[in-house]
Amino acid sequence: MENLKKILLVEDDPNFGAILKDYLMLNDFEVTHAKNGMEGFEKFKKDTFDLCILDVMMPYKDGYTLAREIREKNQDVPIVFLTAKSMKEDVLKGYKVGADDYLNKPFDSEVLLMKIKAIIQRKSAETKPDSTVFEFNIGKFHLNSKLRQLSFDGGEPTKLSPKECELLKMLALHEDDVMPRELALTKIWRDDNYFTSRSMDVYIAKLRKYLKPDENVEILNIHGEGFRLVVKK
Amino acid sequence: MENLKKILLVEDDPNFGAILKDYLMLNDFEVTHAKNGMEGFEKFKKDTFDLCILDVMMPYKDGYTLAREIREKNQDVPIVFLTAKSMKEDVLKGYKVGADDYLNKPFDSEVLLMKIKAIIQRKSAETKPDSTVFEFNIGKFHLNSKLRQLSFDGGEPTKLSPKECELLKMLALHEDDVMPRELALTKIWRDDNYFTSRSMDVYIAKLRKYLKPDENVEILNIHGEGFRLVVKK
DNA sequence: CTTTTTGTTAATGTTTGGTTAATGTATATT
DNA sequence: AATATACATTAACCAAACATTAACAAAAAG
Repeated sequence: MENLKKILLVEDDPNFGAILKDYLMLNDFEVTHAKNGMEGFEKFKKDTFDLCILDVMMPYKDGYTLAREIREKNQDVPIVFLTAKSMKEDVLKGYKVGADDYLNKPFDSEVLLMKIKAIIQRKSAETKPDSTVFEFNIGKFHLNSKLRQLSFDGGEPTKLSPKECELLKMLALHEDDVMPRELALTKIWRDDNYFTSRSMDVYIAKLRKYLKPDENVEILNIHGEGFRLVVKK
Repeated sequence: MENLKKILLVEDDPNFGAILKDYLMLNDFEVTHAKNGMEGFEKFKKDTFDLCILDVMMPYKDGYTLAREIREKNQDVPIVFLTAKSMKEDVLKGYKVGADDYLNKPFDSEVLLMKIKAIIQRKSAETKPDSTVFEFNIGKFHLNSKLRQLSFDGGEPTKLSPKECELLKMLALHEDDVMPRELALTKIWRDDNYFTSRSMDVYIAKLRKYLKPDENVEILNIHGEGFRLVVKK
């Protein structure tokens, strides 16, 4: 098992940081854990990472400041902020000493993992356009965007047209997140106007039809924003 | 220890000023103390601050006048006023000049610290649209402002319209503090007149309905000023 | 008690999205 | 050259989502 994706985790709470690190390592990531912003930046400069996870509220150097420094060095690394706690809790964090209250915060590790994977995949698809990712699992479906075919349960694959395929791929890259209308229009249709927009809606309808066989897979609309491909668990 | 947040404190009472300065420094802020409005403005021009704390009552140049001058130079620095009492006209006047918050003398030092941190973070969330905070815990609710959904106890999430979502987010950013009407109107509605104001009231009603399931969460009105999102503990 | 501000509900207006079918366009096929 | 095909766009119509406005009741302030 070589070539694991490297994650820089900057989290000042040692308990939560250690737990998160272990969890990520169990899921086949290589994790470097820094305990504060300063240390985080030092470690960032010494290595190359596929993703940075930064706690927002940290003493001396907060996540945002660190992020800005990282961006100066590198415009591409995906940066994820840990903001699962409400702001107030973040703020109060400085006063609290107890450790147990970090465990019951609503922080779904599965969701985090999924997001991490999606972000890394998306980034790698963006930055190397030719050696692009072209295989996706979407619920019970499997999409091969190179062969432009969508198979269900290993059954007869459906052939997809170029636009259908690109659109589904883009949705898959943003799985469980928003795929902004505008993004698809500018990237796939190369123009964003009333007609291309309507055209895209037609394609969304086609994709929904293809995806019908798995009732856990849905393309949801976020009014005025875009679409979300979600796979219910 | 680098990169501490810098605070400009303008306070004419030397005793109170010195105590406050020490307290803030003990809590990892870099504090510049000016003894009057004139000096305050000079120091402001010579450096970059993350927050300005201005006493309202000062000889020669009062806090409001100073604030206006500061705003001319810089539209973004958070400004907090220190008032002896919470007179309504004082408060209103301050918001018109672009205040971010009010602190009433005498005050609880913990509250002061919490507010300062909240304000700095709020500002940093506002000014960096890409690395924006978009998850909030509000009592038993969780708001994801990117997906525009509000979930309760992990149950079925409620979809929020863009305006509903922005408004709730703004309330959450000001949790336990006043969110001035004017702020929401200018930022979300982009216009402050009778009709937009009524429209906002309609949205407040909608949000209250959504938040009903948790009786500890309330949106309170502060007559003539704005709204407060409070979570009873 | 009068005026202003806010709470609430319903009606109206506007924009966006879902869907189906017709039309357009290029390429391959006979 | 005419026809079939695969694909993409445009049109048309309807439904849903969203926002504003109106109208009246209730609360707060002077």
